[in-house]
Amino acid sequence: MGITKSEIFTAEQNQLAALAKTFGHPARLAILQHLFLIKDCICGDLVEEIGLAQATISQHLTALKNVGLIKGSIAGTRVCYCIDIEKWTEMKHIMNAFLNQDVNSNDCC
Amino acid sequence: MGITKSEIFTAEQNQLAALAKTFGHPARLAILQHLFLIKDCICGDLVEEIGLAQATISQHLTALKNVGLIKGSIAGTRVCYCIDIEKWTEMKHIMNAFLNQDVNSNDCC
DNA sequence: CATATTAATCGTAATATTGCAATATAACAA
DNA sequence: TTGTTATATTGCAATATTACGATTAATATG
Repeated sequence: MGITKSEIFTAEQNQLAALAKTFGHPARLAILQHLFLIKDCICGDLVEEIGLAQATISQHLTALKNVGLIKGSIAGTRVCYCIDIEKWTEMKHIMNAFLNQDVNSNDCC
Repeated sequence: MGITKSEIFTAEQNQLAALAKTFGHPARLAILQHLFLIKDCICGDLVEEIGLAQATISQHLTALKNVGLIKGSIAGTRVCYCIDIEKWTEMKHIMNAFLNQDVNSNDCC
């Protein structure tokens, strides 16, 4: 069907899945990495930086905005995006809680 | 198109995206969490544990196997799955390198 | 004003994902 | 062998995602 049965999972599982899904595309990783690299906001130079069409980049930016990891502000004809550090930190806590659940687990197969 | 232009991204970006994508479905998170919780391998009880059809669970297990996070061994009529701790640790390093790239970044928008 | 620039949105095509019923396969039990 | 159980695979339908050209809306600049 292509539709996830979210209702049978916990809110935490759905939230983590949504975050992970956002990281599940190399273009979005590239956007985030570029934002961290320049330590500033991007105002437009993303399309040439990453080799995708403007409409596609815009879509990926929307996906990142939807989970709250980036925020934007209008600067004339351009729109500037930057990481929302607060949300990024919050996301890290969620991810780490999941990644560090492996204490004392068995490798039994 | 639905097809990701992997060739324009680095191997690292594609690898991380593939891992994150695997975490991008609550059923797969639930499977992993269950595996950690029981600290053993699962031999069949997953279908009732998670509320999805057997064929669907099997598909999700295959996805987890494909990125190497779980491994299975045949035990009679059943197949036992457990976390591949070595691969899990490897994955954690990759994820952490990405998550911790935020040192000294600016919140400028 | 007219025209350029920038980014979002729309429409569309191609492909991927999710989910399940049905079927296949494999191992055991009687 | 026959039947039972457990898991994988196949085939299919519904929906999601990715990508891009075209268009639109907003702001600059001449």
